[in-house]
Amino acid sequence: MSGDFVKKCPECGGINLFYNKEKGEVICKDCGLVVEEKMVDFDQEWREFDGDSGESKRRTGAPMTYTQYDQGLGTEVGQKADLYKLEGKEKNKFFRLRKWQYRISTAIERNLKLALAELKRVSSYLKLPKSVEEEAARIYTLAVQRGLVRGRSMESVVAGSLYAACRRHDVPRTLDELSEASGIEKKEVGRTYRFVTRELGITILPSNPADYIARFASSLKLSAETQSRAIEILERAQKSELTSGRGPTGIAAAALYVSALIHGEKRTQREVADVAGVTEVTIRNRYKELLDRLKLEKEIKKTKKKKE
DNA sequence: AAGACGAAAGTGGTTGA
DNA sequence: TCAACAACTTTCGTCTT
Repeated sequence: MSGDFVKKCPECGGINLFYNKEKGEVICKDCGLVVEEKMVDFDQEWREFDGDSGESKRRTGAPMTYTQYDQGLGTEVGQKADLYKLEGKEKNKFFRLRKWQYRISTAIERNLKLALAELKRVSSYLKLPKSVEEEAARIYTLAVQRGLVRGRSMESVVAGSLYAACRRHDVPRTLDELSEASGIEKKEVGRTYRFVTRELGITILPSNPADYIARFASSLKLSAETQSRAIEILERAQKSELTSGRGPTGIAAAALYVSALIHGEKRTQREVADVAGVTEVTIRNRYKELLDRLKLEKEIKKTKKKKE
């Protein structure tokens, strides 16, 4: 492995980094820069393809957070020295707390076992790469340890973690797909996704519409030329600032729709809308914007004439 | 008859006071 | 915490092919 356990501050290059567990931040003591949560996530990406021993590595892989969990409880229950000072009721209280600690930790173990099984199921249903599954498992583990599952169903947090992992690895799956695979309502998946990423301080880059093109194109059985034309259209659209603030799937769908028209491989708005998980209306809106700004009318007319 | 178009009203989330 | 707001959806009537 790449053995870079010594993290450097990207600002000043110093190695005096301080990890604030509560906040999940990394702070550089030299220049005061908050290097933020990315540092924690980096080692996940190095550990991508370690195939067989996934389970065991997962356990040993996150010492910092496991210790955090122990610390939290440890201070609540008290040190051994305190035990001698206690009597009667107090002693009982102490043992009751100990019992609780035991129960909680086994509860977490059990929860994790179940959840990771569910996560594996959904992940294989969606044919996600191993690296994404690993990341999702880590995210979920963190979520459990921070008690973020309370008040939410285990399944929805699993779905949210998977969605987040997909986004971070540029392997976008739509909320609809996650929803279908996990049996959790789309709203709920989105909600827990946002909640979990915010609480864990995971930064998510807005997903790139181009990442969706390949998948959409193949389920619509469109040619490779159509596909690359769609990507080209997307690039131009981005330069014309047609993409900011809009849903990436809608833009990808519209670009694909136009591209199909140009190449004489027409698909109905309905068909495109279905695979992209948006409505025809959205495609129409994006489509119109594309035509207005990028003057693609000519190209469409060209192929129309060719047919005659 | 199917597809494309667009208006109008509703939903869920973000933002800024 | 609440209201304004933007993006997107649903629904539905009309036009086009």
